Parts: sequence; structure tokens; C-alpha cells
Amino acid sequence: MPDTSSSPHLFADVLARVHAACRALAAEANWPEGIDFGRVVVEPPRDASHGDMATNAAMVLAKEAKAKPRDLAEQIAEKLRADALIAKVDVAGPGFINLTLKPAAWAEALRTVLREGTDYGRVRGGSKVNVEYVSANPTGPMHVGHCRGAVFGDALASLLQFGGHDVTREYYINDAGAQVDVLARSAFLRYREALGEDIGAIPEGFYPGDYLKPVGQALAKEYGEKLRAMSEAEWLPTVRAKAIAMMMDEIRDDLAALNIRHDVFFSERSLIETGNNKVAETIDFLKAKGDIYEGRLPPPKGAPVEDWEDREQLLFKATAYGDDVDRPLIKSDNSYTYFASDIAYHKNKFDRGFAEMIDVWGADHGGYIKRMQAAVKATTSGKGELDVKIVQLVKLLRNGEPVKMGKRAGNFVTLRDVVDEVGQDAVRFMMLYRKNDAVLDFDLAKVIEQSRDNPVFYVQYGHARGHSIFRNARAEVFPDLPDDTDKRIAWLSESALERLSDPVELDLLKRLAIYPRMLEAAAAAHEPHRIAFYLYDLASEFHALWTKGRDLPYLRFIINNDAVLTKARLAMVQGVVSVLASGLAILGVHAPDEMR
RNA sequence: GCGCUCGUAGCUCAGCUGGAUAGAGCAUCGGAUUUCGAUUCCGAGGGUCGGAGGUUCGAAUCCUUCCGAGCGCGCCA
Repeated sequence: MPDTSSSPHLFADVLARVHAACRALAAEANWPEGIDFGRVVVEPPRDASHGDMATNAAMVLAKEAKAKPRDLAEQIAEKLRADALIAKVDVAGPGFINLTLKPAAWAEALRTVLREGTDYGRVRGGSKVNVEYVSANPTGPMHVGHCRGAVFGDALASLLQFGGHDVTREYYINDAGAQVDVLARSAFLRYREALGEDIGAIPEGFYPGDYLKPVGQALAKEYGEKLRAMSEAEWLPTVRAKAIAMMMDEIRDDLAALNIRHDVFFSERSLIETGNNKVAETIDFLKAKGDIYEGRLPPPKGAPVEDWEDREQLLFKATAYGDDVDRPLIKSDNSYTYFASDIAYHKNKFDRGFAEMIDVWGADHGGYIKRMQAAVKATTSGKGELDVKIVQLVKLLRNGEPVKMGKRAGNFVTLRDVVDEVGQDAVRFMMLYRKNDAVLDFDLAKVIEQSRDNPVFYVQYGHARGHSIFRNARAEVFPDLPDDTDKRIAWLSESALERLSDPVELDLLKRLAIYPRMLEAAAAAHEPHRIAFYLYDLASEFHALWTKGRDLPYLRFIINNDAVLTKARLAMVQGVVSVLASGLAILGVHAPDEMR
């Protein structure tokens, strides 16, 4: 259980009070033992006129308490009326209990924001989680297609970290299959080219991209003519290792352009090292459990396979764990299938202490989920849990028109091209401003527009506007308002927050109070996009309040002849600024002090 | 043929793991704005939540079944 006591927030607090009321009632009315309060929630009602919060306690508990929901609601409501934090309790509809809090509760919520600063909403003491993302093949630079999974995985990792988990960010390097041999042969061509040989057009079946030229040059510089004299079997391991190392450097650079850094780069090849063959070990392990057998598979349906050969082969009993068909582990050439090493890899994660694993994959790998989850179940005896997050395709547009593929680096737009054109912040925010499993349109022209159309700008501008207000306040009212964030917060925490009483101000405070609850839900669901939407809403509410000050001068943040009120409002602005900065930090997007 | 994902306003999408009268942004229409520093703000119209059944106090959400779209479908990673 995560320890939430270090970060009390209003919704958790009220939920605890509702629980207490129910428990008291349970004792009085002799409810059966062991009633589960887990389904009781406290949430903001859809319609604000119902109050500040609503709970479904009576409806959820009615059956077990053997009471009618309405009656039970009345009894719980009666208990809650005695609560010092709660101003009004109503029972409505089928048995909702609507709560209206005393205004002081919202001031207190703001005080919590200021006190906790960048830790507001943070939870401590959670479990170990492994998030594996990107894992692009080391056969070339990253292209736009990789971008979304990279950003998503990174933000999810940050979100879980903020939610108290001990997170490891991991990259699985597919450096063992046939593809990296093709890479090696392609690099060898470039090596011969670097030695002055005319290699002509790159033949079919090789990687044609210019990005392998530096590899060839590096090989020429390091080995001179030596490799050329060798047979392929002799030079291949050397060339392959060099090419993979250089590709991984390039990929790391690409990721750094998005401010993404992994903790662990795990090599697939390391799993099948002679003398320490984890794949063989894993297969033996599953054999001992009876999850592996020699058998035949029916030919695949759908698209016909020309060279289908019916043969006896080593199969993993995936169907015993929810998959549709058993899966082969060894190819006809006696090497392991990708799946076989992937089983060993995930078992290895579990053995390293990760009972919770998250993999981020592209949409084209959707068909692979069941078998991988089956494998995790089998290798961990059900103790390990794998959640696979699929990120859908990104459609790259410019002013609504699909972007033609460039030919600079092969036949794709590189991740670097996109980051260079629109910037890291726009890429990161927009990749997260959509549910991960929905197709995303990414318009290169729109994301750098400075308007409300562009949520990146809109949210960042909210943060900048807050700072603009501080600058003005310093010039007009409080020359000693500190510039340093921590000092400013300390300075503002002495404000008369009870002066914040206008309904629109209270709405803003309520929005701030929800932040920890939103984070909790987003972390539990593995859905970082909720943060992006929350931030947009918060910024929107803040901008609206700012504009209101034009028509209604008494709502301006800076009131020249009322320093006390001004200070309270600056405290509120600070609350907004803090939360915007916090949320943007989790998404990995900068929170600028001014827009340029 | 099978599996996975998705289907919500004219368009692009949210909808807090089952809650009350389904929400934003574009676009359309109507207003406000010589600004604490913008590129804003307020309001209106617009919906059979793909269709049909079911589960229960209650369904966009869960189940079944159709329809439609995308992805995938032995030894490719």
C-alpha cells in the first residue's frame, strides 16, 4: 500500500471521513462483518449545483447493509452533518450524498498546494515497476513512428514515479536476430566504399541509408584493410558489434533530443551468451512445469504462406494461459524464435524484482500481446503482471495535408526532423494530448501556432501569464515579492486566503484541489494523457478569470488599493503556476516564465 | 476465416475503470474587448454515444450479437 499520509489531499480526506461515518453506522446497526468499502468513492459531481463533492456510499453499501439506498443515505448524511469540514449535506436522486464544504476547506486546499510545492500530489513508498519503451531496432536512426511510444513511455514512467513507484526505464535492444546481420552486411558495404571501392547501387535486401556511411568510415579507420581479407563469418561479429554500437549512440542522441533517458539498455544477445544461456534456462524451466511440448501447428489462416512446412516443433503451451494458439520457440534452422528470447527477457525482468511490468508497443504488435502475457503468467506462476500499452499510428500533416516521406535518410521522416522543426515541447505535449490507443493527427504547422488552437502554447502561456502577473505585482504593489520560487511561495503563504471568496475564484481552487486525485487515477490507469487534458482545463479556467478582470475590475489579480486581497490572489496565482509546472514536468514539457 | 483495438456534435477528441440533465476545442451564428503583457473572453444552436438485445437502483462505460474502420494472423523482429 502506498503511503499517502505524506500528501494529504482534500478528496482523500473527505473519503476518509465518509468511511468513518459508514464504519460508525456499521457498528451501531450491526452490519455483517467484513463489508468492503472499496467501491465507495468521493468525486466532484458533474453538475456543480449539487455541491462540491458527491459520494455513492449509500448505493454501493445498501445491499450488504440490508437497507434501502435512500434510507441509508439519510443515516450516513446525518453522521456527516456533524463534520467540521462540511457545511451542507443533501441526499439526492437514487441515494447520492451531496456534500458542500465550508469555504475554509478550499483555502486550506490552496495552502496545501503552497506548502507542498513541487511535491503537491506526490505519493511515496510504491512498488517497483519496469517500463520498457522505444526498443527500436538498432538498424538506423529513429523515425516519427517511434516518437509517440517514446514520449508516452517516458511520461508514463514519470507519472508512476510521481505516484510513488520505484520506476526503471528500460530499452530492449534487438541485437540478436537476422536484421542485425543485414545491418552488418550493409555496413560492410560502406566499409568497402570508405576504402575507395565503387560499390555501385545498394543491392536489394540491404539497408540503403546514408547513415551507415560513418560506420563504414569508422571501420576503415579502425581496421584498415584487415576486414576485407576475412571471410564473412570472420568479419561479421566485429562489424555487427560496431554497427550496433554506433546505431545505439545515434538512437540515444535522438532520444536525448526529446529529453528521454533510459536507466537500462538490455541486450537481447546477452540472453543467449554461451555459458550463460538464459533462453535455454527458461525453456528448461517451462519444460519442468509442463508448459512446453513437441507438437505440430495447423497452417495459418488468412494470408497464405507459400513455404509452409508441417513439422514437429518445440511449442509453448500458450493456450493454457489464454492465447489462441501455441507458439513455436525454435526455428527450423535451430535458432530461437524472437518469442523465445522475449520470454527469457520478461522472466529476467521478474527475476530482477519487477512483478509489475509495462511494455509500450506500436499498433502493429497488437497481435503479440496475448502470447507475451501468457508467457509472463507461465514464467512467474501468476505472480508477475504485464500491462502492454499500444500506441497507435501518428499521421504526420502540414496544414492538413499528409507529409510526403523524405528520402534523406532512407524512406522516412526522422524523429530528428520533426523535433528540429517544431521543438521538443510541442512534440511531447501533442503526443500526449490523445489517448494512446487512438490514431493521432500531428500537424507540423498547427503545433507551432500561438493560439488557443494549440494546446501546447495555451498551457505554457498560462504558466507564463502567472509569472507576468508576479512581475507586475512587483512593479506596482509589492517591490519585495521574491523572484525565486521557493522564497515567493514562503512569502505568499502568509496570505489571507479567506479573502478568496468569489465563486470563480473558488472554482479555480477546486480545480487545484482535484489535481492529486487526477494524478492518482491517471497513474492507476497508466494514462498520462489525462494530465494533458487536466492542464488544458486548468489553463483555460485561469485565462478566463484573467479576462474577466477586464469587465469586472474587482476580479483583477492586482488591486492597487488592497494589498491584502492582492496578496491572497497572488497566492492563488502561485497555486495555478505550481500545478501547471508540476504537471508539465511530469509530461516532460518546459514551463516558461515568459513567451517569446 | 480468426484475434486485438476503435466507433460519442458537421470536424478533431475528452468522458475521472458503473453514477445524476453526455462535455471541450475547431467550425457556424450573436455579443464583449483603447488589456495586470499577447495570439483573448462570454453566449447560442448542434447528440438515437454505430444498431439491437441483456446484466442492475443506474450503462457511452460491463456481457452477447450484428454493422463499419484500422492493425495483426507459422520458424519477421
